[in-house]
Amino acid sequence: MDKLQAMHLFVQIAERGSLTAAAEATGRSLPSVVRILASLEAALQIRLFNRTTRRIALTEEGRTYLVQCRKILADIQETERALGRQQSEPAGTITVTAPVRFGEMHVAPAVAGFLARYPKTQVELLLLDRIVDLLEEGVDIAVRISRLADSSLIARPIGDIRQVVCASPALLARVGSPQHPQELTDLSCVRFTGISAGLAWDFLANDRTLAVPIKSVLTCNQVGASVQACAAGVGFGRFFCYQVMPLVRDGRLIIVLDDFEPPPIPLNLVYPHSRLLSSRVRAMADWLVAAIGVSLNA
Amino acid sequence: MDKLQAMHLFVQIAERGSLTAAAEATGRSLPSVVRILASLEAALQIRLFNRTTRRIALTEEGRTYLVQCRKILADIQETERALGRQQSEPAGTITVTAPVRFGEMHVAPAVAGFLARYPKTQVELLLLDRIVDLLEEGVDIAVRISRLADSSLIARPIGDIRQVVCASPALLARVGSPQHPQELTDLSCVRFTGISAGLAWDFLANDRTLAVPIKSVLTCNQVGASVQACAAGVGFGRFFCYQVMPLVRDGRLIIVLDDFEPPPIPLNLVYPHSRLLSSRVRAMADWLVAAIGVSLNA
DNA sequence: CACACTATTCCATAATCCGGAGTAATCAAA
DNA sequence: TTTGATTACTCCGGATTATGGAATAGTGTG
Repeated sequence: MDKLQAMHLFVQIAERGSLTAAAEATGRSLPSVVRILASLEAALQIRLFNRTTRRIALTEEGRTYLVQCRKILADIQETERALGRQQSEPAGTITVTAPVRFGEMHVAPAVAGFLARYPKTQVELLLLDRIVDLLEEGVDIAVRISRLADSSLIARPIGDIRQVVCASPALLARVGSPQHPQELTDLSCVRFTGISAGLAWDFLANDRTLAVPIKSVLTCNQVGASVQACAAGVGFGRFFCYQVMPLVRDGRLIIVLDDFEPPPIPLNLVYPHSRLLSSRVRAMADWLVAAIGVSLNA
Repeated sequence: MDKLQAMHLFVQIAERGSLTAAAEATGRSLPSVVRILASLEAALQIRLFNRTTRRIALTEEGRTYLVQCRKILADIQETERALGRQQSEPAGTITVTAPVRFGEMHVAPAVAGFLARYPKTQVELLLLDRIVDLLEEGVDIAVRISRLADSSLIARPIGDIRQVVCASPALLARVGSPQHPQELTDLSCVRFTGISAGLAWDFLANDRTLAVPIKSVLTCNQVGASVQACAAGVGFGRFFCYQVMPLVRDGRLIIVLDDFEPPPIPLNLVYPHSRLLSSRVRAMADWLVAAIGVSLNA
């Protein structure tokens, strides 16, 4: 028996004074009303109404139960209304994670705009260059730069990140601008371990993948330091394009071998589920898609 | 969907941290748990847990809903517990109705004993010589002296009431003691309209019903006045035996024609239903059966 | 890499619900 | 008193829904 349904029906019967009226009011058949009331009484082991075939009258227990039922039903309705309200306008804390540098450049500004738009929200921005466990650390949305393995998580593509090889103008003047990836084998390189741990860089030549072993003169796990070394002329470096774009615009770094670039790496928004997402997470996801899309193309 | 059941299950899942554990704890199958949780989330349009195939974590909405669920479930439990407590020891008001004279003699003393036994009860004793509508006037138990028509009400026989014809010793000395009902036709009679409205009294002669028309010298609707008139020698009277017993014991009235008495009229306890009777009504009914049984035979 | 564990989906079966039709009782009006 | 209307209740066949074992898929752990 659905007790809540029964309680609601009981209140209706009490208010309208007859089973028939309650049946009409709740849009169910009279036999159904009779059965539900009977089963409620059986469950409570209490007679709620004294009734003849023509009239009903609340018992004393029925009166006290009626009061309680009204209260409980109102509580439930209020609870669900609050949940709905919570849904209608984004509010509460949203935790977002992203790679450090990318987060600084694209996510943080987007989040700032979001906070201005939705004043009832707070954001916790976790900039980490490691994969976080969304569930364990209570993260709502992650920005991931990678081809994702199949997972129960939902990934929403929001852009592509080019991997570019670049070097300082001084270095290029000294060793010349390479025309083919193979030439890198003999040139000094800066290896940033954040992108690929391997000792080779992959390229695309004639639609085929080409892995070129590189001579690393500097290996570094910090992107900032790696880029700086590259700009200082230590060697060629490979980075995500956003990591070097400011220096490229300044002319302090020059992109080479762009005809051989491997397919760009997809940029994804990752969150636990697609259906029944809370409104604040959905709003944030939508906002990030729009804002990052714009700032990537800027 | 049974929402209460779902809420209870949701609390269990949250407390035990896994669907499997909740399934065990509530004694239901895992698929059932999955379905119920899913339908609850669908109904609320809220995701309560973020979950992978191996772990679950409450969402922010889930946490607030959990608090509310605990409260609501506790409220319901408390309500039903209170109802049960109300059941375990009789308490509250019981309304009893009975005929005036019979009530004075037998019901009131029984009720007094009941009140002493169950101190948490109050009794409203309605002594009326008319049929009351149990439902309309909110009466729990009625004592009825009559053969009852079929009805939805429950009747519990608790004794029989003799109908006796009696007269004062003085009158009997004057006109002689009748040996057969037919003799009454020519004798003066007092007619109390409370028992039978008709102009004849019925008797039993040779196992056959015999209706004897009477000559009424006094017709009265009050039993007390009628009995007094009878004792004063106005004429023969017919009453329920309890109405005249005290005077008979005093010798102020003498029963005649007792060999021709009609079958006694059943004395019944009447209440709305037999099943799911509230404990105080049941207790009162049981008490009245015992107490009136004793005082009738005293 | 294999195993164990967890959530989820599938599906045939079982249980339940449903409402129309019929019954019984009561009240009001003729 | 009788008739008719109204109301609560019960029965029953058909339709819907719930159920749990088995299979599936994803995820940590040793």
